[in-house]
Amino acid sequence: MDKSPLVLLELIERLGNLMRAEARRVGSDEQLQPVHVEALVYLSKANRYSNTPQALAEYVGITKGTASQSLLLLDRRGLIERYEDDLDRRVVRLRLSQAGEQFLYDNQPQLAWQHATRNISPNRIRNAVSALRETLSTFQADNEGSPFGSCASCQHFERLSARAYRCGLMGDRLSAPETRKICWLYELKGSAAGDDEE
Amino acid sequence: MDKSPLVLLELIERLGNLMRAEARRVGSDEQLQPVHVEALVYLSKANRYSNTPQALAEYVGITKGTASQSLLLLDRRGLIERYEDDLDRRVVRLRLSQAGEQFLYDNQPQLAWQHATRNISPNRIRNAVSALRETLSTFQADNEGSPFGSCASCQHFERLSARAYRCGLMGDRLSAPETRKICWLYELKGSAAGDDEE
DNA sequence: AGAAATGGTTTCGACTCGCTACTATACAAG
DNA sequence: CTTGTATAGTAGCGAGTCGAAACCATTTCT
Repeated sequence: MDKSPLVLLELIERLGNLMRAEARRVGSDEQLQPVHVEALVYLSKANRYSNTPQALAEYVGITKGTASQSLLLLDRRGLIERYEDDLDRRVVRLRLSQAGEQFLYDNQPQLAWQHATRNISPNRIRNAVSALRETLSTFQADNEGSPFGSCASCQHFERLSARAYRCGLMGDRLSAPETRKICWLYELKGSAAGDDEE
Repeated sequence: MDKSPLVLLELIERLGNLMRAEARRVGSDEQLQPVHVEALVYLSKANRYSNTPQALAEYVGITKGTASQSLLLLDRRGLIERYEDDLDRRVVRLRLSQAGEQFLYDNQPQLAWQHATRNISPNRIRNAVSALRETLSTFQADNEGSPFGSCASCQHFERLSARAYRCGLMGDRLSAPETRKICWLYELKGSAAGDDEE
């Protein structure tokens, strides 16, 4: 019997712990909790559909109530800005403020980690990435977890021309950089559409 | 330029978040926080040198003050037992109680995850494991993080005979199963011993 | 228009977590 | 044997997390 899967999980857990500890360290100057740092990082990577409290909450795995609190704090600290959605006046949209961008730029939470992979060949990294990606998507399929992916492998993604893209679900044109951001509405290509209209 | 390292980190972070969320879910029946579950899991895997509040705190990345609190709670709930060390009466040793063992057995925090790797070939998993292991050890080397490994690759490990082992640092005989547990005193084979005696 | 759903905020209570004492034991030097 | 000094752990404080439930405001369904 092979114990590798267990070892893999242990490693991921351990690395995750250390990343969390790193986030704690990075945030301690500014009196920020790990979750706050994660939230800032998320906002820097979220596309236009996904910059809401709700999406953030799902991504980092907290309830919307807690998310609301954390966002309040980040707002007080001037690291994020909130603005109303034009179409739906219930939804609040979020973006990093100048200070928020600066904070991420100064601290580069991911730099130390990127550095830690320097001895590993690009090829091995790509292999690891694909294995982890598959693990993630299997787990999500099992648990109906919210997907959170980017356009590349999304069912709703449409390529209009050489460099014109479109989200079939929302109907918007998308810029090339935007297609690489994190999206909440992501649906893995190939999964059944199910019930649309009656 | 290759973005794979960043993607790898993102995946690890995401998986780590989900594991944490899973720990939260598992613990919610018993009113346990994720950290509590992690602590129980750690104790189930720690060897005889590593079942102390101190080691636990370092492993999960909290301070000893916080660890003390959490252990108090786990003790009140009857999930762990504390006992004195014979040699050094300052140190408190920890072990899972019957109820604690049962809790882990009932909930199997890792089962869902093990399941999530079912579609990945053992070979790819092993490759991913080795890449992550290397990332971890590079990161630890950079940051002087506490090591936490098992005997297999530890500097102090000695093989007396076919199935008799010994820890050179502590001088104890070790059983075969014990050599696979997590140890706090772990030192990667090959790193300089430095200053021992004068 | 009324009912149900949805996105966010608020409040509450138990707990985390870093920090700063503080206690008790161990160990080293005089 | 006493007097440090280091080490393992605990206790208390204050800000914040977090889930749960109640609550608004707005949208959507009928």
